[in-house]
Amino acid sequence: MPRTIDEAKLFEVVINEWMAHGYGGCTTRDIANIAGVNEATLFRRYGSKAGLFTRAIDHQLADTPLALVCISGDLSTDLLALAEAYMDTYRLYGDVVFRAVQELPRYPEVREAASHFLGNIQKMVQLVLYYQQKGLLRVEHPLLTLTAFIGPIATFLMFARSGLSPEMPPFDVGSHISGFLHGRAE
Amino acid sequence: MPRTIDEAKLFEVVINEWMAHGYGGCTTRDIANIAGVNEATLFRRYGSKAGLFTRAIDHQLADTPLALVCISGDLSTDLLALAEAYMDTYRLYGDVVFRAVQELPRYPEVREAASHFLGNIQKMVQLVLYYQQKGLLRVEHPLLTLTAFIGPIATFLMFARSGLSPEMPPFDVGSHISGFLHGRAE
DNA sequence: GCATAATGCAAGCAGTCACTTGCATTACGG
DNA sequence: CCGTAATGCAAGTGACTGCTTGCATTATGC
Repeated sequence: MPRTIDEAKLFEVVINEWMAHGYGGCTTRDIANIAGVNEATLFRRYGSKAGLFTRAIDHQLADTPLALVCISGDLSTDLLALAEAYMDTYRLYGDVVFRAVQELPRYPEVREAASHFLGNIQKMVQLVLYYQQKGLLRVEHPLLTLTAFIGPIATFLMFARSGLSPEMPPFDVGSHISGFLHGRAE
Repeated sequence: MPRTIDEAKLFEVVINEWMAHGYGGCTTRDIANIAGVNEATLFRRYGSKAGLFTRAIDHQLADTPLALVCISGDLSTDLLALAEAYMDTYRLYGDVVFRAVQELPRYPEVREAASHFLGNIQKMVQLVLYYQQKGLLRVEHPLLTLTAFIGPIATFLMFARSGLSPEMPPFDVGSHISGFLHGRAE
């Protein structure tokens, strides 16, 4: 019975259970058991399930690889970094972005933490705007450009994970970027 | 007390509640109340919640707009039809495809019906293969091409619905298709 | 018109959920 | 070494869940 619980492990378990079962589908009992913490302790420390999630999301996803994206000046370099950051985040936590976007309207209790985490999207929008102004990207609503770039990655990874299609190739980032920039017509 | 219940309305309610709260999050009580059917009737007719969902998904999503996609011979025409079919399905039911893909591994009980519905994806794969063989699309794993085309649409619509970004423009299908075919580089 | 079968209704059952409480136990700070 | 505060433990609460049951009611097929 340690004086302080292993919060790092706890938060990791929270995110994992969230990804595996969704907010409504995962239980504080399971989280407590897996993390090796007593369930009562969770409520004494964080007040509620929502409170626990707020802290976990904030602490665990604040410095996700997506947060490291910056503008180098070279479009291809930055697109590559952005794509790999998204894939790294996916490898670490699964489709956190989609889960958050999907469950945000339904659970206003975690809205604050999730929207803080999703503030990373603003950085990506800045990236798009920069290269639009530089004349290297088609000028349109930056979220159209951003979803055009992230959407295929997220969709493919989710599809691959669902197990619907038996054998799917690994996601080819280079091919995706060239398709994004120059199209898929032959 | 009608002799037979309004099954069309019932199935519609099932899909709506599914989209709104997820499989684990929606209750048979709510479904029964909203559909104006007694809850006991649901279990007498369909045996279980999973049985109800199986029938509802099968009946309601079998002839979704996505099922109507066919190969005309003209790439632009077919891409336009595919995109609008996806958007129509989204307008009707929300992100059924993503929900299904996401919840399939978690609820094996509804796997059968959902995978039947998702069989529509096979038709889209055929479409991609056809135009690859015709030399009009880059040759790669068809699911890479398909997610590259559907991913941005789905992602943008989900993003718009989440309410994260205050004002988002309507999705421009034509712009998306030209971006998909010829890229977004200027 | 009458038997039949599907439905409505109300109550309830067992399990699970988030959350609480009282008390013993532990580890750290002074 | 001792007080304090965080933790573990066990039990429990009320609400909700999927699902069942017994009985009255209704509409349809013959």
